[in-house]
Amino acid sequence: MQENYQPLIVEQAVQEIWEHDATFRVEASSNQDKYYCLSMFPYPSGKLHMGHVRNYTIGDVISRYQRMLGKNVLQPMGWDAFGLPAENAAMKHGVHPADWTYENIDYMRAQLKRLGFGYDWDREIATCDPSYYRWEQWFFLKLLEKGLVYKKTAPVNWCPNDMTVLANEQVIDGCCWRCDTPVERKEIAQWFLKITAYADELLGALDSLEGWPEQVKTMQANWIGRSEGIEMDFAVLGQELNVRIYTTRPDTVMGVTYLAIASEHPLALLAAKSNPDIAAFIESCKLMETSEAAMETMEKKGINSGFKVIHPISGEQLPLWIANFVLMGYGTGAVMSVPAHDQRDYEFAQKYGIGLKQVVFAKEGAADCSQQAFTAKGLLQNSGEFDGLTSEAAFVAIAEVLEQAGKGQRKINFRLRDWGVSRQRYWGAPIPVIYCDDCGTVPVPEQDLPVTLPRDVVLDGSQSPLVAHPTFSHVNCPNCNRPARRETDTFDTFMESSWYFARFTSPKAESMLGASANYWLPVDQYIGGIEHAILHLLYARFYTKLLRDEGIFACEEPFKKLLTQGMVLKDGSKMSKSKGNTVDPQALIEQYGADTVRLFIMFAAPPEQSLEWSDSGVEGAFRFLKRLWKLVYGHVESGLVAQASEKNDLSAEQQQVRRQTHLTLQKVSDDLNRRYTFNTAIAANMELVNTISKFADGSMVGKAVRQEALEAIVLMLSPIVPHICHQLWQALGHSNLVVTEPWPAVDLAALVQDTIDVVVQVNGKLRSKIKVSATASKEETQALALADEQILRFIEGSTVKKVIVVPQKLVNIVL
RNA sequence: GCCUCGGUGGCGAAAUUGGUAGACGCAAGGGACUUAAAAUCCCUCGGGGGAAACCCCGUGCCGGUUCGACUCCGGCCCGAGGCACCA
Repeated sequence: MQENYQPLIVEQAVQEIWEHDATFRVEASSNQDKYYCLSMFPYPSGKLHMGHVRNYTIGDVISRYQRMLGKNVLQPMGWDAFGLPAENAAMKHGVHPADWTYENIDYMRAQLKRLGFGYDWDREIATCDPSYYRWEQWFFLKLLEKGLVYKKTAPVNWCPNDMTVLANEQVIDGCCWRCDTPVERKEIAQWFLKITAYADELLGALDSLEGWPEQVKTMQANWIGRSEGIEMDFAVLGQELNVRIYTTRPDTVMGVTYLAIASEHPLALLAAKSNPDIAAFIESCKLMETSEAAMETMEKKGINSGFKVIHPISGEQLPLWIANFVLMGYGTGAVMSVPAHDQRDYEFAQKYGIGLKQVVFAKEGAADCSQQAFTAKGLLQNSGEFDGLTSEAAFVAIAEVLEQAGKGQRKINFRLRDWGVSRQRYWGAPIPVIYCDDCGTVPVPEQDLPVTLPRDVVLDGSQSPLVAHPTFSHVNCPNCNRPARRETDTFDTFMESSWYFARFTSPKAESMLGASANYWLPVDQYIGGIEHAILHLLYARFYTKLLRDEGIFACEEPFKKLLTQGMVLKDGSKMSKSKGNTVDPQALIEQYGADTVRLFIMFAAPPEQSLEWSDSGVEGAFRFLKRLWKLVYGHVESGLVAQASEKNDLSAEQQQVRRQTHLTLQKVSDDLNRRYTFNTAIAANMELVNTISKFADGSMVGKAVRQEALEAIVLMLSPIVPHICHQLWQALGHSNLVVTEPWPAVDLAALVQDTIDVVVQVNGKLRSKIKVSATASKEETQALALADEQILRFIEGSTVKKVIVVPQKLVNIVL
């Protein structure tokens, strides 16, 4: 054994053994419990950042720990390889997106190997590979056949100067990021997946996800947003038209003072024909971002359309306004407005001098509407036949009146919208349909799949490269063989990440999934950033239901347990290139080795919390590994001994050390198994290392006790710092690889104590500590506490009103 | 604007079911070793008072429940993540 810890030499040697032995290659095996541990695969953006290192270290620690528990562990890795940055790099540096992507993959793969993650590299997939996305295209056509896919118009951000569609990220303060031209909203035809058909199931099944954080389930539930309300029609005066609206507050319907419609609503367009002011207003509404955040925070504007609508119950005539905050694509493109009971309506009405009518009043106390809307439920007044009803009773009564009159009906709505999967971009999976003037939309025949991306494209930031390509879109109709046009849009990259977890079970199958999918799935532990809490995780759940219903596998939910890891911060904010506060993992690995980086990142914070980067903290992690190395070195140099076989006749100190060894084992097992608090698991090992450093007993029994402790430490730390532990395990006299060792067992006999420290409080404040026998009764403990010298000083001259005794733990004396 | 989460020493954090606030580590200060430096080792380390024993205060802010609150409840302030075309 070397006297000094030389991480680079150690790590290279160990990684060569893993590579040579194919230590992490796995196959389905019916006689062993499986454990599928998956970390979210990276977008190959160039090189690994600290967020990746954190994510993959957590996954690797869990995988290695489960392996020690005897599981058949699958831990795969791959590449979410389609995306916008590849096209940006192509425009900026003149490299082809494919070349850029594959070069990044090669570099990042080498980094992952250098960090010592135990992946089965035989299962590696890149989503930009036609052998991957052909099954996505195939599955899309199955959904088309089933009617779960359809086409409709939807808004995109349009730069009129570059003649191109912009992602939300490419819109800065309402302008194009490249040319600063104000962005317009443009409606174009796009493909949608009917996720709303599964809204009920996606919501209900959240309850079955016991291994998911409550926070994520709540976010998903709110995102799906089930609501009960009423859909109703307002007739338009003088027109053969109705305006349909949906409301969750039908109890306020008698307080409606106007209706608001989207600027693209047919009635708005009709009004614009005869009124140039309205036409100008509609035109101005196009200068708007599509994001909900932008919409909710922008200034609310409107214009009176001039049309009147008729209230379905009162018959009253109400004005119809056109408003910029109502969107055609969401719901019916029209809303009823109740300024007295909705804050946004209140503010809009104030601004444009529209009146309000209060119809709901508080059951007790004031319900004033003069300063702001009264949004709570209550009792109805000014509501004719509904006066005196509670909001809840009025809901039912008003629904019945509307249903009987044929003017409305109860309806359950979801906030969730169908998933738009069309992108007007190059670097994505082509959507496999063909448009024929005679036959309409025709699916690409199965034998023609995959529709591959052509390589020879021009990326200059103006229009879609696939549209500009000389031959890609020109095909003959598979039906009638006449000239037709191929779809030039590609899929949203969330399509690829929605099923990759399943493809890892059979990455080379000549079908979408192979037979082993049902052995490995569901994923037992999924780990990734909290930023994916809604979209990616919801789409993956949706895809799982689709695959199940298509009979492709028998799996209800993709991820049994979910761990949402926090972000890596530097100086209190997220590490990012734009902020210039990134730390390159590569430099640290070269300086300290992979184990130090892994140790620091697991020690600095619990996995779900954000992690503050600290260079000196890394130094501290390195110091600890050096100390541990030296401790084992010193022990080994003094001559190897076997673990203590004789556990009786230990000195008090020897007993103490053994007790701490097994207490640590007990705590660390719980931390890794149940709590996932790797930071406290490491801290407990540090404490044990500190104890052993001070334990100077050179007797044979003393050395045996030390051997036991050191072996426990090496085994406990081996999932976290596997390279150094491999080496130390050999040094401690073992010929087996540490990676094949089982997790050590706790010796409960070592934990037994004769006396226990009990805390004594007076009025809830700590005043003394007493030692009591481990078998002491409540009464004996109380008597000892009341007789304690320290305590007597505090209770002298007062009456003890009450004594609370928590056996083996605490006594509280109340004066 | 809406949904969700978080706030504890100089810093990262710990306190697991309501029961000793600050384990473990970093930084800082002091000391040992050394010609010197680095490395290593030892000591101190929330604030205030006290010679000391020890006492008082202290977990974003205000209030409540309890024998006892970082932990539970109500209200507020600040920060972070998401908001459907970044991934």
